[in-house]
Amino acid sequence: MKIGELAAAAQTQVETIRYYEREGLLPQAPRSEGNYRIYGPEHVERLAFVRHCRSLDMTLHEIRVLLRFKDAPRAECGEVNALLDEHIGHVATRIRELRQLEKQLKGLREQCSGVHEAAHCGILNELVEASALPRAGRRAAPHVAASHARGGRR
Amino acid sequence: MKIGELAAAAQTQVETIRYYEREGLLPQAPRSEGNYRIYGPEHVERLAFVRHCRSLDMTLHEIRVLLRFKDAPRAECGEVNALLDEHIGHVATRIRELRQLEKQLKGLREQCSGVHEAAHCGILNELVEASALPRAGRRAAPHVAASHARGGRR
DNA sequence: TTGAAACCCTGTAGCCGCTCCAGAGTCAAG
DNA sequence: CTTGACTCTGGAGCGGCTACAGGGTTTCAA
Repeated sequence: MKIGELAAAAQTQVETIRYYEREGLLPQAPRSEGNYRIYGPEHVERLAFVRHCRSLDMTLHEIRVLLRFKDAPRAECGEVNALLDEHIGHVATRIRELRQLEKQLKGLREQCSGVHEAAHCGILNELVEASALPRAGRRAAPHVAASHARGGRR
Repeated sequence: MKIGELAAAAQTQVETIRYYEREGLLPQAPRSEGNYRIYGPEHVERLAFVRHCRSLDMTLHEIRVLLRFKDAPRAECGEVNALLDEHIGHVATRIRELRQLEKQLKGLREQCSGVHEAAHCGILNELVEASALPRAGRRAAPHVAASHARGGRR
């Protein structure tokens, strides 16, 4: 099967497959006479595995580790458990941070109702005031990302 | 004051300030004889405002809109309210998604306890199986980002 | 048989919000 | 006068793709 069929089979974009190959998540595919990549069912499985892990929000680095164990079935899987525990920790941390953020934003939103001159907008004024303060509770650098989409559209 | 002092005053990195200037969030600073950027207290305020908005996880685009209103105090602030409502929506959406994800990950984690051969690791096996399924409930592209840190360290 | 459409290839640039570096210039203190 | 701390510009890098441009290959129908 050619790259487009693989893409369809695993609900992925063609460019993403080539990117994964470059990144070493998929093996270098053998080529046809016309230099087209040729795939078999084992590639579908592997790609689906990667995409599923991505849908669980794992990084490519984490997925590489999992693939290493998948490829070496006699290794001990302790690292797999640890990886997952850490990942769960990241997600939990991010949820807590976002909940905190949501509270702050809702408080801010209450400062202004209706539409009037920006000079008297409670939201803008509050933002100005709050930024003047020598805030104690700065957030540390999160290992779990923020509120806006990464990358382009799908 | 020079750029390093401004950076200290607003708890920011020097490079970030130059980046904001390039991006139009800070005005082009006047220069000294030796071509150093020269700032006054108004720049500290503006930079602190930007940093505070960033700490509320707003995008630079959103912040640019807010600055536009800050600079035009006679404009109507309806757009400010709308912007904030949308941002709150993004955050709320992301929290829901991450909670869902957390549940899935915890379910996955329960598949394996203790350390044994990767071939019999419940986690790996579950991942393989789940990725074979023609999953119905794929997540749509989130407008609110995932679980890992963006950018570098601070 | 031809020729157009649909696919594939490589390579490069862009997204976000910075961060870090190289290589050069400027300035203050000792 | 030197040393070292600061500043400048320009460019590359992060992650995880996406989206081209500019070519080659294959497939299908007229």
